[in-house]
Amino acid sequence: MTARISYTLADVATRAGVSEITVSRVLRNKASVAEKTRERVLAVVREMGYVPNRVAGTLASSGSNLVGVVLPSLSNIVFPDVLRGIHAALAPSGYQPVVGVTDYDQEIEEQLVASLLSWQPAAMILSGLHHTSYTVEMLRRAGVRIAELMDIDATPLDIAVGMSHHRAGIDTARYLHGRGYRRFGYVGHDRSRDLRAARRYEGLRQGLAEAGLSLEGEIAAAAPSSTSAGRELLGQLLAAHRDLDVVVFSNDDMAVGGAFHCFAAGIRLRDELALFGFNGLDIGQALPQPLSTLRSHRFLIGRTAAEMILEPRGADARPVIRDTGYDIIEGETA
Amino acid sequence: MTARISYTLADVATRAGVSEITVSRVLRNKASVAEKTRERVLAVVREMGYVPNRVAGTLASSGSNLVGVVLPSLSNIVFPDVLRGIHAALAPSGYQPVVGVTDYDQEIEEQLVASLLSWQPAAMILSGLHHTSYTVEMLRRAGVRIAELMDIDATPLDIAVGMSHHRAGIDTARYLHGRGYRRFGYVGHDRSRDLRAARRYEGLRQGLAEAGLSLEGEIAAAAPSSTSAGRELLGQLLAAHRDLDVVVFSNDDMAVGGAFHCFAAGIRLRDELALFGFNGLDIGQALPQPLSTLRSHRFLIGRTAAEMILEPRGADARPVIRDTGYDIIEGETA
DNA sequence: CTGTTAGCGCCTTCAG
DNA sequence: CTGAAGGCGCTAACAG
Repeated sequence: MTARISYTLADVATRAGVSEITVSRVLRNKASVAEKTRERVLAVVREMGYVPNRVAGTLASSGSNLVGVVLPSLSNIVFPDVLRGIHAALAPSGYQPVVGVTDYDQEIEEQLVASLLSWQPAAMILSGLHHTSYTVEMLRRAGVRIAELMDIDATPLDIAVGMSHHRAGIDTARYLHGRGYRRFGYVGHDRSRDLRAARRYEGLRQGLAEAGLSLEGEIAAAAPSSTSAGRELLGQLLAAHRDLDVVVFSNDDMAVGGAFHCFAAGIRLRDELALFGFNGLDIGQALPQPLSTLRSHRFLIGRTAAEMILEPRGADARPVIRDTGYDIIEGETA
Repeated sequence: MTARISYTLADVATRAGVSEITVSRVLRNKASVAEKTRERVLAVVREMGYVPNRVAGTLASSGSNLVGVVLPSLSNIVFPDVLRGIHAALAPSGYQPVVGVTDYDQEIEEQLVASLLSWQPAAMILSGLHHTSYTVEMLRRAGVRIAELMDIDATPLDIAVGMSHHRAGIDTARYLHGRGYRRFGYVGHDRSRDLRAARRYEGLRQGLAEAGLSLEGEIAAAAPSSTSAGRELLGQLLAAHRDLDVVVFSNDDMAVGGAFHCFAAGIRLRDELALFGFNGLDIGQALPQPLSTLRSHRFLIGRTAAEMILEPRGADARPVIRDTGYDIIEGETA
């Protein structure tokens, strides 16, 4: 490996017998350049393997093609799905995501936002609508488009793309009540960090209350959601509450674990115990009995957000909310 | 939202009554600055909400804190796991991953590498050991550390971190042969794109051949791996080959789908049909009967690679191979 | 301990 | 259609 030898515009210009700015124009398809000149320059560029230095370009033109992306986690497939959507929409326009992961910690988010903003990104994409006040301050100052994903239950700084988790909780209660279930249990994960799971939980309780019902048993791990946690917790919950007829899980990972518990314990899904999840993951739908759940549109959320931030902001500074909704998947477990 | 008002070092310097370079030194904990000066400067920085412009910093110092990361896919949990490992090792040192996704296409990889290199990254992380010649050319020229992940079956440009997929295939054959299985089936996914799956497949066949055996039945989808594909394909395979006693899957996603097929068809795992996967995903281990499989160390691969690229390259330009190995998980399905 | 000088590589502006 | 001059915001190198 040789030492870093990178050519500059000047090198290319010299070899092509033109000025730097002409090379620059050719590479950016700017202004008018004679066809002959353009061809000569391009030939030299290819021959030298010249790669423009975007750092310099960004400094000179004060505009980068980077988009800061701050996600809470990469541990289950949900946020990678969102990131795929973001990438799908950004790639064709030549934008690059710069990713940070907060582990659901707002202090880490604050540092990441500072760090990402220091790269003068063209836009920022975050998760959720709650941030430290300094984070909000920095984002406001940055003067770029900002998308806040997943959640639309509060007012965004600029753009919110996602669904109402509160309503999802209510609709879950209504749906299951409508199917005749009356004795509800709940299996959850760490709600203090996953605020959207908390909101669904509240919605669920509200929906049950409207029907004159309440949770007869509930259990939650302090840990993040996982299939194994769902499996164990359902076992514990059923040990304490034998008469439940349906259990709602904080998400599909947990619910699939619950289904595994039932397989192992010989509990017939739906006939003996109904299960309901959240997210609509492939794994739940591939179960012998497809999981009854609520499908969030994660890829769509990412793609829509990325499309929206690339559009210039209008003069009127009104926040925009884009509801990507959700679908109830009937499945065969509830 | 106000227009982009970003303060510069000069603004801070003026307000603090010092020169730019002093502010710069304070912010970078460089050289010696009087404690009093330092405090005053920091107070002003916080008060103004000043965020340094790293684009300018990078241009001036010709060294960024960005690390280019090129991954083939984000569709299953494998590469997000790798990315988590990368992030875990980079974050404490203040490095930021810039992510690109190739969808297993070397042409796209080439474009991404060019685009990422234009940001003068401190290092590059790619997947696999096969790239277009122009990609290799650009990487060589860049003069930064380069890690190639997942695979160690060929010589890397600089650093390879991963495992031998060929040996994994052989060991799978030996292990299952040792357990007494003789009638092998295989369920795979698109091998033309996923070269590592192809290498495991070849290893499996070689291992079987050494034992005087061969695959009695096999089936592969042209699609990427998924639980649903595994479920369907196993059904098809068994319809054509009723006498198999073990089926090896291209990975755990597929194998879990296979397990689901068995649940639904009333086939007793291991007693009637053994299943074997690859990756050691949580989902497989949470099955009522934990999946027998081979654990790859994805998080470790990412973390190790990120640690290694942060170390300066020695004078001797010898490629380094770090074998993160794999473990056989006995499980209860084979 | 602090400041001055000169760029980093490119793009904007203004002339030809 | 092409070029020259100047500066983006920061930091290395060298004074004091």
